[in-house]
Amino acid sequence: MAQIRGARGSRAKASVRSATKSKTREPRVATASVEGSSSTEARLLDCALTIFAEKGYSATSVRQIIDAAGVTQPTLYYYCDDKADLFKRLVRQKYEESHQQLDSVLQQIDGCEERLRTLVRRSFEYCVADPRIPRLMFQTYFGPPIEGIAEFLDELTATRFALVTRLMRDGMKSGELKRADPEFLALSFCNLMDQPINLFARMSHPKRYLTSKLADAIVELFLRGGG
Amino acid sequence: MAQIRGARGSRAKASVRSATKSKTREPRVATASVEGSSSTEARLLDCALTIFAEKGYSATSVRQIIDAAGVTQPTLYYYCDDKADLFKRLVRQKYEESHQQLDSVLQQIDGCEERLRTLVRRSFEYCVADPRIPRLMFQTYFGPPIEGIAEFLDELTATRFALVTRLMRDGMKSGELKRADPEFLALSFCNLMDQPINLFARMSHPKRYLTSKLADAIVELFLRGGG
DNA sequence: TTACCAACCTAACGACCGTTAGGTTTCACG
DNA sequence: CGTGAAACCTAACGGTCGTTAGGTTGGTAA
Repeated sequence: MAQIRGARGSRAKASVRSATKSKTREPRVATASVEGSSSTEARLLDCALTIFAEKGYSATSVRQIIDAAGVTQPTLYYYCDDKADLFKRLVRQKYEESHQQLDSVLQQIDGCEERLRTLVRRSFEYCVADPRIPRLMFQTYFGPPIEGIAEFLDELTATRFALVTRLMRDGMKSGELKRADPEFLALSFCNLMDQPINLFARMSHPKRYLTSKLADAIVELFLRGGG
Repeated sequence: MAQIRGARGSRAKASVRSATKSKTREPRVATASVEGSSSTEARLLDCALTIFAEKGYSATSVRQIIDAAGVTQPTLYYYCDDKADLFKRLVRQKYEESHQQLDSVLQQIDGCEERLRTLVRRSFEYCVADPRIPRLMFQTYFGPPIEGIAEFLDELTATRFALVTRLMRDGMKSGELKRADPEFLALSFCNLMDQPINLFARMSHPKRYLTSKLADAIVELFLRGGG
């Protein structure tokens, strides 16, 4: 099992497999969309995302994925080590994409309230843009533990929790927030933000639910309370 | 399929099966604990709860349950229609137990803030008393949808959401809460209350996490905000 | 004594699962 | 042209799953 490495660690079928690195296979042409015309690997990842999000990781069989992608099972195993690796690749990519952007945007903003507002609004936008991602992530994170997956998700979500905790600490330092346990505040805020997303993702994603109005209402409730 | 009925709807193996009612099998003696000495049915239910809570509904096989209970597979199918029926029986019983008590206690209390405080405190107490129950319920509710189970849980949790919504409406009527969408407030409050429970249930349930101090902090944050 | 039924059992059934051994095709490169 | 590797394929492997057909037992009622 080696170390926790940032690298993908797939491929290299017939070779030694003891090497932890193993270079990443990149598509020969830079394809944009994920239609039937795109690369096999991209199609596999996208179909996997769709079906994983719909039925959950465990209830999705690799056969369903390869059927949707129009390939056979060994093809899937050519591109990833196993089902878990497929999932991790998928989620890590999507997560880091949004997380890094969110992080850099927040650093350019002053004031706790405005930061929180931006955090919620941006998160909502990401989720509306592709509801499969939050649906898969929340379902898997809050669902029954899956060996090799649960720890991976814990690690991912910890980085976001750390970000929010930092926001809370800063808010307390600047006097915008009352003195309190920053982790309690961060957890509470994440709950207020995440569960509407979760609700949205597991319904038939009505277009007008995750609005910026709702985002602001959440921040308002968090800061000023409902009483 | 038939209608949505309150009754259990198990048993009646070789008989017609079209009858929706079917009387409930009660143990011949009233056994208290769930040791090896109690009735087979109670032992099955308790073992099912333990393993379902630990690994989730789908990842739990009936073989694991009957092994833990010390019986064979046909015995399990003698007491319930199938795996889903076993789960529903389990959850319905535990849920209604706590929900009814909670409901009646809340009706004897005046004042929104005191009611909310009691709601959270009591919920915490239930969860500390047997963490398997919230763990199983949240895991299954927030996890990937399971045919025949998801709708069942939606129905159950809707009753509690209605209760909380009523509290919010009353609070707004009495002026203790600002005018706002009562469902938004109810959802937000449930999030603030449930996720710490969820966190507690999926960790190794540290004795001193779901304290009445945390309960009060949640109500305080909900009413007065963190800003 | 006999008949019956609740309460269990042994032993399988068929379906599906993740994974892989061992090909074949295509094509860039020498 | 020949070689080799990338990108796929057919066809299975062994295992686990939920469920059940068809017993056996032991006590109770007629």
